[in-house]
Amino acid sequence: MNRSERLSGKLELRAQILKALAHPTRLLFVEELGKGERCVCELQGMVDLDMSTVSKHLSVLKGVGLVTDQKRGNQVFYTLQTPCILRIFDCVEQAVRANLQKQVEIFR
Amino acid sequence: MNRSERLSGKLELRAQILKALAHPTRLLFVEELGKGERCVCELQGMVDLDMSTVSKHLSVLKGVGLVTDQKRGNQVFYTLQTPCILRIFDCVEQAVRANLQKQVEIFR
DNA sequence: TGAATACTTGGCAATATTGCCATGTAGCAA
DNA sequence: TTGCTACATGGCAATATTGCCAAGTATTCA
Repeated sequence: MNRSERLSGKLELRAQILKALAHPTRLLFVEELGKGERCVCELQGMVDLDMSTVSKHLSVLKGVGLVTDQKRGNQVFYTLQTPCILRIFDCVEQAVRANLQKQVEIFR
Repeated sequence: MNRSERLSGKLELRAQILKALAHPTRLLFVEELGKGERCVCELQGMVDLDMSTVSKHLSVLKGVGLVTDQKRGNQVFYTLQTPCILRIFDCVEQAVRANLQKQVEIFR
């Protein structure tokens, strides 16, 4: 049983989900989608990025099943599929604060 | 206010934490450290990686404050600083299952 | 001392990620 | 039809990540 075999499965899948979340722009989109479905143009309006880049970020989230898309007219609306993801941020915030506290201690 | 300014701060910090977690090996280590402190050699015994690679993965976790290290004798013990991180996995698992369900539907 | 163990760090190559531009597709409106 | 809007995709360059090897430090033990 080699490394890739041992790491395949549960941990690989978890890492994929976390990697999909691990970008500021995608975190912003997930947070916004937590308030309700949004079209790509609405999400693009929140950032200073090319439409193609926004589209690719959304395809990353869609690729791991965190969001789904639905075309209505000539717009595409994205919906958050696992809203519990938003609760992750509570602990992440705690980690962030612990991190900042550590920095303070280092430079004291 | 450009993109980097708007994205700096909260979202950048959150993304850093999630990025530190977004690797199968580091997820394995975090899960193991959830059971208690472990020395580097114990963690290395769980994977098929060079000691230097294991050390670098741990330094990534340490860099964002998720773990701390303590030297005792000639061993270094790592401790999980934010055990609530383990609860993240509940929702990630839910996302994984939703993801797999989606795959099943696609290939049906 | 000297050697062995436990770990870290620097450097490098292979690979993955990110963002832009150019281009393509689908729906709507004239 | 033609043109316009809203997105998606391919390709590419810049950058980041990953893992190995080699070399370094610190501690223990003989």
